[in-house]
Amino acid sequence: MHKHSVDSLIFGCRNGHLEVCLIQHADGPATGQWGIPGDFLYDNESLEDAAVRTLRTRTGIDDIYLDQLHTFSALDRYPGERVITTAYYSLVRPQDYEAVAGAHELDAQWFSVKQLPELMYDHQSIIEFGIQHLRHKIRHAPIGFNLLPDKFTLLELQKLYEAILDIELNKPNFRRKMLRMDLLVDCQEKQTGGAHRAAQLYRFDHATYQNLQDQGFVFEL
Amino acid sequence: MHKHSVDSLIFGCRNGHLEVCLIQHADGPATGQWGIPGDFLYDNESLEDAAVRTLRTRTGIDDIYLDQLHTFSALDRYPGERVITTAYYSLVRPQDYEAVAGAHELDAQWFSVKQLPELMYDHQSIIEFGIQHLRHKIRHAPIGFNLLPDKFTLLELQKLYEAILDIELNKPNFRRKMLRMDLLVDCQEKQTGGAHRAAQLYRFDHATYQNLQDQGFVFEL
DNA sequence: TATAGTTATATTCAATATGAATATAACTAT
DNA sequence: ATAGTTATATTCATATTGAATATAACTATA
Repeated sequence: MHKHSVDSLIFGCRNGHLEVCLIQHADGPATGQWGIPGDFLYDNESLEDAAVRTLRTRTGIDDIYLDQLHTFSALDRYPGERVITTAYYSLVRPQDYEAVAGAHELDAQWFSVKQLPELMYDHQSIIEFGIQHLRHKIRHAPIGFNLLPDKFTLLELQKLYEAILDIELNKPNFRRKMLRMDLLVDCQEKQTGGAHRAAQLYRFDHATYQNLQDQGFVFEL
Repeated sequence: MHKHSVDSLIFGCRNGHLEVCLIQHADGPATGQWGIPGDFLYDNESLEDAAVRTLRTRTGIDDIYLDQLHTFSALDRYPGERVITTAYYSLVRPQDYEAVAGAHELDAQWFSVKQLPELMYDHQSIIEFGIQHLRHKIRHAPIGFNLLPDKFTLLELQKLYEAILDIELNKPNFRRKMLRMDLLVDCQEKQTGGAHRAAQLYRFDHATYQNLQDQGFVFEL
């Protein structure tokens, strides 16, 4: 027999770096070790519900949409017993979701994916899997906007894509392409506090995107 | 506690129609009903291994590459007990893989996805999930070539895409796009037995694709 | 053997998109 | 008022795309 767990990869983006929220365990076989927030599945809940519940109890992060990533089932991925895990992922603004350790954690923190601590079990490879999937997904669905405030500049959007895709984009061409999609609404406001020319603020038009999607439009970047 | 099973969606393409291989159960709670080939996970195998094993025993289909699709965990998707299932999928040529019922099936057959029999459990929605995923995947990875013989015509390739995407493509433009990718090798042979002009035969160059992929090329259609 | 019909295949045209480069606008600091 | 920097727009050459047109090559028939 085996047990089933869920693990939730919560990605964020800050200062041009892709980050992931991790917890340091206070008990169990991985006491003291860092890992992806998650826990065992209850008998009376779906994997989706379990992902939501365990994320809240482990990190305090709540009320976000989790997408299923992959189910990992190596026989020896957990010491002493068989545990299969289904990983989920989401993108959030780290500024909106302070990582707070739950009752069974020593700590909860955001880490740059380029500076991860040593991780328990197969969590390193789960994170790598998630990063590859995210890089693909962000070019085919407008999930990147979840990482931005309601009003953002095109430079913020570009840096987001550069952080996740780990590439450098050409600013004028990126702007032209994004604006040409007609998914962004001009807020008629300018960014403030900048040292140079104030940038225009935009917001993502979910309704327009939904309408276009219903008509066969496919987001591609 | 719960049990875990695997279900394998084997898609094929014939006569311009997307097909899926199904089995008719001979025992268990679904006796007489059609469903996706699969079975319960053993304690000493991974989900991947289980998918391969159960596909072979249920349908005789062997030696194919299975990609993980999604894990379904609704509480009541199985009568009387909790069963979580991880679905896999693959694309094969139906002509190469005669569906043969195993020892625990009444029958095994290829069905057009547009003419499915009544299916057990949540297999209808699993298939629909798989179709949507396939439609996305086939445009971003050259998996469609698995459905073609080693040597094929561009019209065969086009009809494949039309069958899966359920759209109509423009032949001259499709040809130009496919040839421009430089992933097809001219076999220097013509199709035979046709009633009109014989079409050129091509084959997919896996090595070239691998090399291009290593250099950052992304297949997109 | 010549021809008609059909399909495979190529090419053309106008419109659109892309990558790189250049240009202009507008902000702050001095 | 001006310099410096960044945001933003525009230009240019090239590539791609969608639709349409054209040509090639095959079989069947007379």
